[in-house]
Amino acid sequence: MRIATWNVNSVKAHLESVTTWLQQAKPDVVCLQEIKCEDHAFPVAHFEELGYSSLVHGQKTYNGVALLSKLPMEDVQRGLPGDATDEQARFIAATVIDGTNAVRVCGLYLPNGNPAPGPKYDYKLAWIERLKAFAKSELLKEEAFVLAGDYNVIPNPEDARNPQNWTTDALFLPQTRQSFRELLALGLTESFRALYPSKIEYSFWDYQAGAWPKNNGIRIDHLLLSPQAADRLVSAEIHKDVRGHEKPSDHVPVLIELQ
DNA sequence: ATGCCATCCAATGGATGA
Repeated sequence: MRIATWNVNSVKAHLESVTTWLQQAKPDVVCLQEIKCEDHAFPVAHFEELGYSSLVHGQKTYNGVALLSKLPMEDVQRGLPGDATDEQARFIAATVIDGTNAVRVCGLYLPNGNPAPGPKYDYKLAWIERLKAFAKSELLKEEAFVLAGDYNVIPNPEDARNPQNWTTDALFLPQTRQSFRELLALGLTESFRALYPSKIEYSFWDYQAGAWPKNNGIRIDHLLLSPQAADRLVSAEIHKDVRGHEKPSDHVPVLIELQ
C-alpha cells in the first residue's frame, strides 16, 4: 500500500499540480492538508474520475484536511479528540482496507505556532499533547496505523538547509522538538529518517526569496508508524520534483510503501 | 530578518502561512 501526505496549499488553486502528481505517482492513499475549502466545495467528482474516493474535513479559507483513496475506507473520524472547543479542521482518519490487510490512516495538519511565545504557540504545544494522547490510545490496539501530515516540526538541524535561521521559530524551538521526540518515544517510527539516517532532503521551500532555486528548504512533512505498520515499511520518498511544477504548492508529497 | 510570495475573502487591504 502506497500512502502519501501532501500539504497542497489550497486544493482548488493547485488542482492541476495535484492531478499531474496523482497520475504519475499513483498512490493508493493520500492525506491532503490545507485544502482551504469547505466540504461542499471539495472537487470530489474530479478525484473520482482519477480513481479516488474522498473523505473531507473542510474549513473555509484556512486549514482543512482530506483523504483520497483507491481502496475502500471505513470508520471515518473527523477532528482530533481532546478539545471539544477546537474548531480548526486539522485531523481526519479512516481505516483503509486492502484485501485482508487494514491500515488506520490519520491525516493531520499540526498548527504552525508562530509567533512564539504566544497563544498560537500554546495552541501548537497543546495540539501535540492531544496528538500524543491519541497515539497512546491507538498504540494499545497493537494494530497498523500511520500518522501522516504536515507536522510543522523540523526534527533536527540536518532537516533544514540553514538551521541557524530557525532557532527562534515555532517549527524548531527546543520545546517543539522535545514534544515531537516525546511523540516518537511512545513507540512510533518516523518513516523517512528510519530508512535513511543521514539523507538530506526537504519537503517545504518558501515561495519567497528564491528559497526553491537556492534549495533553502526544511523537512516538516512526516509519516509516523505504529510498530505493526513499521514492520511493513518498504520505502519512503520525497517527491521534490513537484516543487518545480508550474504553480506549485510550497510543500511536496512524501510517500511511503507498506507491504 | 523584518512576509521579499501566495492564498483567500472581500474589497484595492487584512489575515495567515513557515
